Amino acid sequence: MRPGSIYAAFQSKEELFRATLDLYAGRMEAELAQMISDAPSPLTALRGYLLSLGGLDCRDKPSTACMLVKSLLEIQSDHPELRGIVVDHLNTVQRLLEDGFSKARSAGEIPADADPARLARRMQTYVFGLKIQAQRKPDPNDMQQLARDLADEITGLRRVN
Amino acid sequence: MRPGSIYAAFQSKEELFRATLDLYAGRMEAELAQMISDAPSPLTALRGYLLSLGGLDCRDKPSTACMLVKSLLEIQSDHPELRGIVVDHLNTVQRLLEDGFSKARSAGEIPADADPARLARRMQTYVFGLKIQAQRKPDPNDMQQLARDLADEITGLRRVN
DNA sequence: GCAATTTTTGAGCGATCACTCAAGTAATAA
DNA sequence: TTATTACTTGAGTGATCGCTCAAAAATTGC
Repeated sequence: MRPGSIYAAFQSKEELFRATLDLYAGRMEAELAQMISDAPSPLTALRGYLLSLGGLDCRDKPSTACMLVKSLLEIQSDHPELRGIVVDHLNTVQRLLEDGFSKARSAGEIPADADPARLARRMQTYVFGLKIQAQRKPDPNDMQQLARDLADEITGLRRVN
Repeated sequence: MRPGSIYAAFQSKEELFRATLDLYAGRMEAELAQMISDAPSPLTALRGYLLSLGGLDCRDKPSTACMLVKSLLEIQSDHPELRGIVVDHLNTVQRLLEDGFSKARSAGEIPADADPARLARRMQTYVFGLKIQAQRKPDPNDMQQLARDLADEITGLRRVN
């Protein structure tokens, strides 16, 4: 495909980027939402999401670090509309995680006084960290152990009955 | 300063980048090393490092996200020598954290069967996550709470006497 | 089949890129 | 001061950038 075709479909390179961003992020959000809604145990679903990130890189396809993270770091502050789109998507993901924790609390999996928003921020921080670590192409075993360690932090919230 | 002067001092843009990377990362490493060696309690020093990241962004200077993280994400795999430099620096930081945990273990602050390398990987993942979160320009209070939550995970390793 | 429409193409536009260099300016040494 | 050395400059290089467009090719409707 040559430039002409692309510019026939998208007004500009930036518009193409926007479309790609929405497509990519939308898929991710849908996948995460389903993962949480499908699971009988929300807490286990959240744990599973972290564990799945542990198997990310392992020498696979080049540079599929979360496009949102890459975009956030790359976009300079002098481009507020693009930045806004990225931040919106990050907020959406955070809200999905928050929903997961809320469900876990409703189900009595975590203490009644737990703060879902706060836990979601922490969990998303783990996700960011894991995605960066994956870019480093570390030993797959170390990566999985790391993901398990972080997942255990989440599971460790489980209320002892 | 115009291009000519810069190219008189550095062979290429890439060489300038290398020099900047080494300078930046070297400072960071020195600072972290001192933080750990100076502290009476290694575990408290590590905790302090995380807490300091919680006060990072807060609307300050533009885009000082860890240059190492940005570089890692930006450098394509078809540039292995530059990638190698970045990864080396990340490994150095990891080793410094590992030293901190080793000292903490020697001092009896954490259990004797704790794995410093493993803890260092986890801690560095927290650091990565926090730096990404800072780029998002979140509410300063949320950011500090998050850093405290993560720091508490580290402090939580403290052996109960 | 043919005509109307849509899509792809390759040449090429101006702007910016990394970079160079002869000439100019400043700093230092004598 | 003057001579030597060091640094800075601005014009300009070719290559690549984002992007356009008329013409060719492929697809569609009839």
